[in-house]
Parts: sequence; C-alpha cells; structure tokens
Amino acid sequence: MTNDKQKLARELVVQSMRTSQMITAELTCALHPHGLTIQQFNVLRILRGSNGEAASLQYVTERMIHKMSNTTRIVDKLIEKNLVVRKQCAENRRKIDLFITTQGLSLLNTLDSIIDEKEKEITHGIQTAEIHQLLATYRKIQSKY
Amino acid sequence: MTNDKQKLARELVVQSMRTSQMITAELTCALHPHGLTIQQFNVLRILRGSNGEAASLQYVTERMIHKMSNTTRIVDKLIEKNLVVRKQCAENRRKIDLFITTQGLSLLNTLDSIIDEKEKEITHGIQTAEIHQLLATYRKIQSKY
DNA sequence: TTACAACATTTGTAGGTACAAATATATAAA
DNA sequence: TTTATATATTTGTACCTACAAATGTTGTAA
Repeated sequence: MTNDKQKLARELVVQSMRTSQMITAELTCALHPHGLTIQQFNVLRILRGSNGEAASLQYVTERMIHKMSNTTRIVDKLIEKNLVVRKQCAENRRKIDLFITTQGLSLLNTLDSIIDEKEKEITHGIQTAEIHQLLATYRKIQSKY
Repeated sequence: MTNDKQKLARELVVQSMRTSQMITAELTCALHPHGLTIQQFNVLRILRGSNGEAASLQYVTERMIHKMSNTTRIVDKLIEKNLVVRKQCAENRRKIDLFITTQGLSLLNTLDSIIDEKEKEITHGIQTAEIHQLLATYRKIQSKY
C-alpha cells in the first residue's frame, strides 16, 4: 500500500467520525427541547416498530446503533417519563416485555416531522446517486465486522 | 422531496452513525492493550503535531473531533500516565502550556503502525476513487455546519 | 485606578458507552 | 433430582460528551 493510500485511509476514518459527530450534534439539538436524547429516541422508535407486540430488552439492544450501550438504563429514563412500560414476561420470567405507551406514540408523532426535516437538511444538495454510492461504501466497511 | 429521497436521507444518517461506531469500536480495541482511549490518543497526536511548541488547551480542543468534550479531564489522564506535562504559560497566566513527553512520543511511535494497520483494514477493498468520492460527500455535509 | 467585559481554563451534572461481573431463571445432562 | 450450563437482565466501574456555571486572569474604558 502506498503512502498516499495510507493517508487517504486515515482521512476517511477521521472524516467519517467527524461527520457522524456533526449529525449527532444536529439531532441532539433537535430532540433536546422535547426532553429526549438520540438514544432514547431510537429506543422509542424501535418499540413503535414492534407494532404492539412485546419487545424484549434483547430485541431492542440488537436493533440499537450502539449495541454495547446499556439498554436497561436508557429504558429506565423512558419509563420515568411514562413513554414506555416494562412487564416481566409471563412465559419466560427471565425476559422483560417492553411496550410504548400512548404518550410515547404521541411524542414520536410530533418528532417524526422534526427529524425528517433535519435529515432533509443534512442531505440537502447531495444527489440520490451520491447517497446510494455512500451507502454502498458503508456496506463494504461494515461487512468486515 | 419525494418519500424515496426521505428514506434515503434517513438511511444515510443511520448508516453513517453505525459505520462511525464500528470504526470507533475497532480503534478502541486496538488501543486498549496500550492503556489509551481514542480521545487520549488523539490528544497525544495533536500534541506531537505541535512539534515541541507549547500547545494551549484551546489549541488542542479546536483540533479534536468532539469539540465539546472536556479537554482538561482527558489531559489529566495523560498527565497521570506521564505522557504529557502541563505548565502555566508565563506570558499569559490564563493559558496552560501542554507538551508531550519523551515517553508519550515513544508510545505514539509504537501505536502508529498498529493504527495504520487498522486503517488499512477498514479501507481494504475500497478503491482510491471511491474514498475521494466519500470524502467529497462528507465535505458537502460538513460545510452546512 | 477602578470597574467591567473578554478570555482561558476548571468544575459540576446528567446522560451515554464499553466491558465485566453479578443475579435470576430456564434447560439439559449425569 | 441434583448439578451444570445457557439465557436474559441488572449492576458496577472507568471514561466520555454536552452544556452550564464558576474561577482566575487580562485588557480596556470611564
């Protein structure tokens, strides 16, 4: 590998972290007035996605971006805000059943358009083909791990 | 904006966070045996980059990826490990002069090839042109903020 | 020269990430 | 049946991010 490719590799690593951190900052800022962090918001969306079916902690953790984060403690925060309820699973008492509440669904409903708007803003001026290209490169990187 | 573009926008946001988190995990893992976190490693590289010139906390903070992080406390950790020394600036006593130690330089020397290797691994199978394309897209996203 | 604003860093706090160890429950093997 | 193993979640710890407030220092205008 040439020195040039090595420099590019480092630049890619640094810039992908920087870009992701900027996106994170934007979304954090958009959610803040509504009292949610990105992680709490993501867990809420995952629970909405299970369509009324009970979701276990494991189910939620598998779908999170930061898989090593502590789902128990993020869910705790959502329960405090009455956005989620937690029940012990009847069939398997090791498991925890999580459900989004009506209040949680209603909050998500408000946030959807706000987040859509932010996502539009972030990708503004980037062509569809360019996004497809970017996603393809991401898949190559992710497939290694 | 079409519904299709909106879905792509969301996918880009999610996958860029996921990719960056995977890269972070890889680098964290590579650095762990040497007792450094990514943030500590980055600060150390920034201090090496100042080539023996005193670097203020502000100088370091500006160059970090996570600008809102607490440079004081990251530097504290590096000082504990004798990788960095901190002095009050003589000309302006508000400022702090930071220097990387010989021990710090020597550790970085060991880590360089390890990180180079990781960066190679991450970008393996991705063509130079593809990386340039990716970096161009990143610049577009970053230029908005 | 004494206020006052600007600057540079530190400290406090709430929330997260990563990893390991502990707890509780269920299943399978001797 | 007892023991061992696997499964699901919780708890503990070190470190980090984001943001705000506090501290100490410097420059400047009345």
